Amino acid sequence: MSLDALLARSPWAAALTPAQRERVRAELRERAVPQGAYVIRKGDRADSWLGVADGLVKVHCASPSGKRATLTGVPAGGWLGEGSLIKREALRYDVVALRDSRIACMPGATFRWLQETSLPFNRYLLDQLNERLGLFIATVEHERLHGIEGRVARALATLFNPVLCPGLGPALHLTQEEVGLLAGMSRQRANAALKVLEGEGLLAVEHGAVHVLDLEALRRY
DNA sequence: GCATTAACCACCG
DNA sequence: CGGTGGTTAATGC
Repeated sequence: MSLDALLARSPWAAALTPAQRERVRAELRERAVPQGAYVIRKGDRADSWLGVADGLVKVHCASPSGKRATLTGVPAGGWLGEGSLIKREALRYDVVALRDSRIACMPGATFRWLQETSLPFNRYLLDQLNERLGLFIATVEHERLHGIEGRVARALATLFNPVLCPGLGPALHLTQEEVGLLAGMSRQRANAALKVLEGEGLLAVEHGAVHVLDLEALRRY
């Protein structure tokens, strides 16, 4: 989608004054990131807030030994990176494009200007951070208590989260390969897990797409 | 045992 | 035809 369309479906942008929105639009920059490439890398200085205009990205961190832990996935329409911007810290994670993606970059100065001038923007940030916190708590809980199916259920519930990615319908173009990458498992195992979840009526799988039928149940799986 | 990798083939667009 | 999905066999922790 275009940058205008991305802003149009972003609730924080709708809450700005026309003048604020105009400045934000003027200062947004666009980056094309090919599949497999890094959007940003762990250790980079955070200088922009990132919106996914097209594609799908994954946030993960890697240990020195090469082990990886997927933190979350963000589909087109979502925004990320506010945590590091607010803390003025280096990034603590990598962001990788799972498929060819286009990223909208809001300069850090613009982001801070919005923080200082817009109460609704701050409220939005609080909601987004709170939602992420809830998801990560659920992740730790599920990681310990449930099996592979729980990881897939949670990865999908995160993608389809209506607060983090509003305006996303119940269906999303998503291959089983990508589900595996998001949930941190092989395609074959993701495939088997999807079939279990489908059998329980929580979702429906199609060629290259997943339909979520019961988001609440996926969250609590 | 369970998951991953690799390899195949079938199917869909 | 290329991308995606379903399956299996070999391999590794």
